[in-house]
Amino acid sequence: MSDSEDDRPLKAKAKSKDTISKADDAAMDKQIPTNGHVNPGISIAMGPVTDMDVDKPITNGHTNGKRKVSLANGKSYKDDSDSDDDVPLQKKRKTNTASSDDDVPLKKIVKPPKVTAAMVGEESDDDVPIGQKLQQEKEKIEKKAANEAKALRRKDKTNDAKRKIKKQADSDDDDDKPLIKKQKTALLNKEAKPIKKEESDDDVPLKKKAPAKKVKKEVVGPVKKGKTTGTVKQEEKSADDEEAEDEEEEYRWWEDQAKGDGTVKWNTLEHNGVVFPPEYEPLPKHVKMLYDKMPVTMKPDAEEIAYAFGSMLSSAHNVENPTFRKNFFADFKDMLDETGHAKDKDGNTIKIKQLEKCDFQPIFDHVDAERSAKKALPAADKKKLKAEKDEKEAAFMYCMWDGRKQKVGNFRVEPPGLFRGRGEHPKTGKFKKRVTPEQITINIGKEAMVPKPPDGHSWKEVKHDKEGTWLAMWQENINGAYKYVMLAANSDIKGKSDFKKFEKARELKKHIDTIRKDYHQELRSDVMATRQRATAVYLIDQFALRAGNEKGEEEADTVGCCSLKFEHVTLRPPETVIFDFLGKDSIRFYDEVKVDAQVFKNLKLFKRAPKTEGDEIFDRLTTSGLNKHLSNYMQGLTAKVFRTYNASWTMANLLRDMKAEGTVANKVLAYNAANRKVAILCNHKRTVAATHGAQMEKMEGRIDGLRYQQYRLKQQMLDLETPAKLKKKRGEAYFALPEGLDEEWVAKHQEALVEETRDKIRKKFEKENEKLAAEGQKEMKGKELEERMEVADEMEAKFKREHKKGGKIEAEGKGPTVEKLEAGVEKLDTRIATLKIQSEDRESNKEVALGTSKINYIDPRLTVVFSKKFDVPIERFFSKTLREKFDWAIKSVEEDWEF
DNA sequence: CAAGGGTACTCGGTTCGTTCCGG
DNA sequence: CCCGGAACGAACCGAGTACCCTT
Repeated sequence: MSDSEDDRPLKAKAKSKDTISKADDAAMDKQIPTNGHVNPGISIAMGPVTDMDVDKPITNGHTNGKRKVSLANGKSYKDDSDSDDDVPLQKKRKTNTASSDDDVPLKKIVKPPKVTAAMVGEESDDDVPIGQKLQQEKEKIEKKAANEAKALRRKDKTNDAKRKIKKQADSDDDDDKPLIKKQKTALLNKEAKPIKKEESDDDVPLKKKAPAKKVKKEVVGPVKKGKTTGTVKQEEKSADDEEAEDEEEEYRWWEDQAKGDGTVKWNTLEHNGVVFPPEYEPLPKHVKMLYDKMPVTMKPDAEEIAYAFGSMLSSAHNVENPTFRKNFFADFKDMLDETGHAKDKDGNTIKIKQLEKCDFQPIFDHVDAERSAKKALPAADKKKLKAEKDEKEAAFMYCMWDGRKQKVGNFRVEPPGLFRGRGEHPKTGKFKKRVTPEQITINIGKEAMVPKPPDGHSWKEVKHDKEGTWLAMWQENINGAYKYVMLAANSDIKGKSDFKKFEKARELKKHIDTIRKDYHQELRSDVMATRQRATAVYLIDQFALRAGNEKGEEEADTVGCCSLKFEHVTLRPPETVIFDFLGKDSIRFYDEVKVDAQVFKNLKLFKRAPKTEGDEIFDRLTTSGLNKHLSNYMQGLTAKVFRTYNASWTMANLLRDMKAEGTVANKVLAYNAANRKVAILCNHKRTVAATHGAQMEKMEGRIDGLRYQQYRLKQQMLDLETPAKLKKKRGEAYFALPEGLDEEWVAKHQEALVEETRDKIRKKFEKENEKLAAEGQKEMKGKELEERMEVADEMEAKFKREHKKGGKIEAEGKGPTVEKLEAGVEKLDTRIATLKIQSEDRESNKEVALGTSKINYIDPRLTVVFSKKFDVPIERFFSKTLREKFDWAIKSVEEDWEF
């Protein structure tokens, strides 16, 4: 086991040793900071993690490392002791082998007992690691058979059976085994039919047949065009039908356990393809880019790139970015070279050599004018335009998936433009080219009519891949990334996979204790690879780090757990770790946390010289290796499942421990606070809005205004009863000017109040006049305004009077009493309190994005349960689209459901 | 495996358009 | 009742994860 550094690939400069000796370990005990630049001072209150803390809750912080979330749960699951038959084995192995691939043979031992008939209906995981081919085959067959049998037993037998036939008729038979074949033939003999035919009546899910009357079908979209609308059929549905919760029409797939665990995603699929962006319209003759102050003309293809740049001049952030400029200009010049150079007004060739000499302002002005014109359009016109667009696109919005109408998510092909990218992306500014039909692959049912490509064009390919959920696909020219047209979030298929995701996370609950126990043990392994792996799992579990795939040179320089580098982790003895790196989307991950002493030691070890900046901390670990290890515990367990699990688990605990008190608004606020904790755990950040500071000040101002009002009411009490008596009763402080306010502030505030009142009166006056004028009546005279202004004048006078009397405030209102004033003070108290909460809420939310965790990480059933238990309408938590997306959750759980 | 390309899917913040709300 | 801006929601499209297959 040689460990020479030179047999490593070039990019890895320094690597850890294969094994860790006692001496190595001991060396790590010496508490020397491995990194000089630690910013001391902030320490975090966080329970130390010990080996005993196996089901320790998530703890995490964010920015500034100031706050920490720490959740108590400490619940343990007894039921997993018998399900973790792989663990002891692992430990055994490790003790007598020093090789780093100690997990490979394991899998064989782990797998077999998994598949039982009982599980078939429940388990939804179908990804079996490689090297399991045979096993996989067998499992597949068994599952399939069981499913088949089950499906047949279902009440909607005919329908299901039919699908099966189609499925098998279409699929290449390579995994068909006797059992299935038997069924298949039987079915085929019974009622095989050409698919097209089925559309008459019997393709409709059985349930629908019951009413029998209105199973009519209709061509979607503008019939007259007749081009691309040929095949997509849909039911005729009246608008109110949509709302009328028609039990019979709905497909409750989440109750349909027999389906959804194969890899075949559909049996029939019909759709109309994609919508292309409008062709580029060359600029009007008088709008030209200037080169060296001279207007130049170029071919539309080149002009389109200039146009893209010119129309974003207002985005200084991009336009002034050197990389952006460089990339843009390179692509621009290339296109000029390709299409013929720019010409001046006399037709002379102008060679464009310097971006600095290009003046895009005329283009920008033109675009800007067009934008404003569009904005200024009368509402009616806008509506009309929108209606036209909607009609054109109607045919593309839906598809027929296994006979059910489903919404398509992104049916529009992405328009050309300048690529932005996130963070310091090396390719920012490059021109993202127009996608042609020739680049687009269509995925569609064999029997369905293939959408017609635009005239004179053809598709790259037409596939009938039932294992894919996409309808169309192309490759983008910047990163070579694949772009897919898939169904919308509220579709059955997306719902199913969402459901599967959360069920998988819930399953992790059963294994988490074992996993935690194991990694705590393996933190001490003398095999470097194992120890690194254990440490990584620890970080992923505790701090919700992402897996951290390797990335290429041509991508933004961001990392996750496995790709953390030397400089991203700073150690501050005794056991504080400071993470500071750019994660996904170049979002900064900054956190100071206390970790298990052994983890601290390990990180120190993994950072040991000769490693230095740029070297990977987990040099013996890849995401696939890590995931492979995890999948030993549970089928389909990967690093990202921990994020889902921890997020939902955190939310579950927060909601469970919540008290059902207060108003609906209070409950919503409390829910949002929990949501926020999860968002912070997942490091979901957003940039602070430019207006945030001003908004906060405004709110503070409003609060101060209310406090001043309170002060005035209290002063009025003194006007009603003997001050000395009152003061004795309430205390001097009760009547003092609120903290933070002083004479100067009061003077200003009063001035502002008066001014405000005047403003309001004036505005109202003017508006009324306008109205009168519009109606052809006589306008009011200036005198009327003056009269109205008296209110403000009086106010001003009152303030003056008070000032003269040394601040004494006379009681106002009809029949003022101390009691009435006091009631007023109390009312203000509540208003102030709510405002304060709002303000705090806003402040703590300024850089946290709640949406992502709500949409992707928090099991929606938790929210549904909360909504039911606390009697808050679900609308307060889920928007319309979210309610559609989480339809399955809303309809499937009762109050007692637990994550 | 390893390394690397290929593919398909989820996750993610920003932008843009609409609605809501206080004055 | 209207207006302006803030809040909200949907659209957009970029960036990850994960796993496959090949050499």
